Order: sequence, then C-alpha cells, then structure tokens
Amino acid sequence: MTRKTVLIVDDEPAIRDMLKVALEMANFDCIEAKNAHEAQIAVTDNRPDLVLLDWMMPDVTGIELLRRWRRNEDTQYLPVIMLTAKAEEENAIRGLDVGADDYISKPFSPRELASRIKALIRRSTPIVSEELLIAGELILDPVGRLASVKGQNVSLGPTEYKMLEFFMMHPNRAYTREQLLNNVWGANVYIDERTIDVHIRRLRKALSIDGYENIIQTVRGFGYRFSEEALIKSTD
Amino acid sequence: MTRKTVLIVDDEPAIRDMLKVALEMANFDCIEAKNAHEAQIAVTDNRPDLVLLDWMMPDVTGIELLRRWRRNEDTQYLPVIMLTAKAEEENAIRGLDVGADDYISKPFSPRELASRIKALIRRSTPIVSEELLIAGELILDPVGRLASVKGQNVSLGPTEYKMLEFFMMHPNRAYTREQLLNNVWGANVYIDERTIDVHIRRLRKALSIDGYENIIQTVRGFGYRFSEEALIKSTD
DNA sequence: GATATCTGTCATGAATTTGTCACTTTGGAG
DNA sequence: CTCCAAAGTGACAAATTCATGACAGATATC
Repeated sequence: MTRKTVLIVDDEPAIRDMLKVALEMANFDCIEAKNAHEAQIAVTDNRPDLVLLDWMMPDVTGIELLRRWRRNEDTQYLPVIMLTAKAEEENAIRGLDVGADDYISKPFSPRELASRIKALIRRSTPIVSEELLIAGELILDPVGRLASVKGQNVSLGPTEYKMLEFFMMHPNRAYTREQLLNNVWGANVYIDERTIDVHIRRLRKALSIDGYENIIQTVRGFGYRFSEEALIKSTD
Repeated sequence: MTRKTVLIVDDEPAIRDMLKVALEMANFDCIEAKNAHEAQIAVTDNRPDLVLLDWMMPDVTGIELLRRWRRNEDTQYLPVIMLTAKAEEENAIRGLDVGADDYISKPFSPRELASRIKALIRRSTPIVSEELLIAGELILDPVGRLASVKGQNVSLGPTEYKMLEFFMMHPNRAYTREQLLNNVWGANVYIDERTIDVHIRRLRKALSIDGYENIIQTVRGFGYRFSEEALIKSTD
C-alpha cells in the first residue's frame, strides 16, 4: 500500500513536532511548512495527499491560502483539515465556508486526529483515482493497474507506471526533473536526476506504438511534458 | 464471452445513430432511449452493462437520472459514462461529483469511445448469473461451494476457495497483498504477505487446466489481478 | 485417535526492475 | 559552422520481487 503524505502547515515548531510524531506513528509521511510560502512550495512540489492547515499564521492566514488552492485546478480537491485554536473559532470559520474538508480544534488527541485523517483520505482518494485516464487511444486504468495503447496492453515497471499515471493526471504541463522526482518517487529521495532520463526513455519505449512515444516531449533545459497535442499532430 | 449491452441515452437521433454504429462495430449490443423516462424503463427491463448518458436532456437532466440510480440498490454500481457537449462542461460536471464513472466530451472519435467503454466494462462487473460466478469456462458456485473449469471440478482448500470467490467478484482489478489479506482473511490478521504468494500458487495450480492458471496475473511491485482478459487472449 | 488435508513459513533460485555510467547524438548560441 | 551543454541510448550489476518445493504444526475427517 502506498504511504500517504501529509503536509503540516503551522508556524509553531512545537505543534508541528507534536503532529509529526502522531502522524508518523499512524504511518504517514510528513512534510512541514512554517508559513504560507513554504506551504505553497510544498504543495506544488510534493503533492501531499492531505494538508493540515493552521488557520492563524503570521503572514497570510490559512484561509487565504486555502482559497487560493481552491481556485487552482490542480489543488481544487486537495483534502484540507483546518486547525483552529479553540472550538469557538471553529464555528466562526465554518461560517465563512472557505472549503476546508474538516476542522479540528486544539488541543487535539493524536488518536482522533489520525482517525479523522484516515477517514478523509479514504473518502477523497478513490474518487479521483477510479476514473480512467485517457489520452487519445492511450488508456490507463488505475483500478486494474493497466495501461494500453490502441487496445494493446503495454507492460510497465512500477516506476514507469507511476510516472505515466502522474503525467496523465497532469497533462500538457512541463515538469522539472526535481518535480518529477518528488511526485513519482516521493519526498526525500536522493537520486540522480539523470536517472529520470532513463525512465523517460523506458516509458517512451513501452509506449512506442504508432507514434505514442511522442506523447512525452522533452522541454530542453527544463524537463518533460506529457502533451496530448502531440497526438493530434501525428494522428490527424 | 457474453456480448455486452450498452444503453444510449440522448435526445438527438443523430448522436444516437453515430454511437450505435460505433458500438456495434465494436461488438456491443445497443439499446436506445431518447429521454429520461425511456432510459429508466430500459435500465430496469434490459439491465444494460453500461449506460452512455447525455447530460443535457429536455426533461430531466442526466445528472438527476444518475443520482436516482445511485440511490437505488439495484443500479448503484451500474457503469455510467457521461456525455458532455464541451470539454469545459466536463470539468464543471466533475466538480459536481455525481458519481459517473467516466466522462466523454463531444465530439468523440468512435475508436476512442469504444476503447474507453471496453476498459470500463472490463473492470466493472463480475458476471453473476443467479448464484454463479462465471469467467469463461471457469465457474464458481457459491451455493454448492464448488469451482469448475471446463466442467471439470477443481478441488480447493477453504482459503483458496475464498480467494477465488473474492477475485471473481472483483475481476480485472489489481489488489495489493494487504488488500487481499483484508478481504480474504479478514481484518487484523498478522500474516506474512509472502504467504499470499503461496496461496496464489496453490490456486493457480488448481486452476491449471487449459491455461486457466493465467487468469490470475501478478502485478509486479503491487499485487495480483484476476483478469478475464487473459482468457480472451488465449481463447480468441 | 489415526489419517488426511490444509496453512503458514521458510529457503532457494529465477526473473524483473532500478539506478548509474560511459558513450553518442542533438539543439542551438555564438 | 563550431562547439558545448543537454538529452538519448545501451549495457550492467545490485537490489528487489516472485515462483516454487519442502516442511512442520494445526485442523478436520472418519
């Protein structure tokens, strides 16, 4: 089972540590951010499965951050749990309806936290990943864990599969090698960036039916992009 | 292999015809409905394996119809693909999260449509006839607690039997060893995951008549999958 | 209670996957 | 056109992951 990554956004180190300990005991990977800026970077680079967001922060309030995420297509459905100082605050924030998926007031018990997180992740992940990912006649079925081109199954190693899945969930966007590392391999891996070239090579090779290898384009000096447009050109 | 029936729900005859031609070429049986009323009748009477549902219809919107189906136990898991007029609409509808299994925007290419449908059908429904689970000539009778391949009974231990039953109820889906443990052994068992490999081995051995052992595929780095497709390949 | 069957674990060997490296090719700035 | 950095490619060894047969304890059957 894939381990889920949780991003903790809070300016108090004590709180962060507390949460981190609780979450790691519950078998989650943790990333931390102490302000809105770091949080934004962590979200785009590491794509956590869930965010614990303190609502009171020195620079931007958590609410503003959350609003921004909700407007962005990529982070629109990112599960977010708001951390509030007191229960009264919770009600006030609920009233604002900023789009958080759940609220927890400090002080919180680690057990409750873990179970709410689990419930939220369980609820949110399958909805996204049960759908077929499609680009022309390239189809990836996340449920069956199968990819096919023109009805013909392609055999992919676990890494190639994950990479293709990531690309197909975010088509037409260029990613740097570092971003790919974060998203496909996960946070905190130290792997040579050239290695990605090799995996790209392997993925292209596997997809090379009727020109489908061109669907992964190289963006010179930057990284790679999964481009549906590439299909239209060669097919049409 | 049983032929699958697809219900086309759209008020425009031109679209219906187009879809019908494409689907019949792809070897599906088609039923048509031009409004929500007809669609409801067709679903209850003919029990299609999949529904293509136009989201914009004169009387009730497709969404309302879908919501109704999802609330009904009988049609709860009926695979539904939503047809939308434009790509932009698609995103809007996704946001509503009405429970469609997939979305396709017009105009769609017949080939793409067919492959999406196949992929969706493939992974969705186990073939259940009364009390029998069927996959080609592999038949499992839960009532008699018997399994047979090509009419020949196969002898399975209790665990192998339960595993096969689970697989046949969820064909074409990849499961991790952990998921298999939870579903076949039950929650909170602490059994080495490698043990599953051994049971898979035993199950395969028992099914090894005329290539039927290949119906259980290993998904490297992930787990296993009971794949009806494996049959089609060797049989067809 | 004896016998047969089933289960979980382990050791071993085979197969696949993965990260790196060395070398070639390519794109484009100057 | 020349040259350099970036990307493509094939090969390889280490690491991971599976398949398989054997075995002893548990369970069921008669």
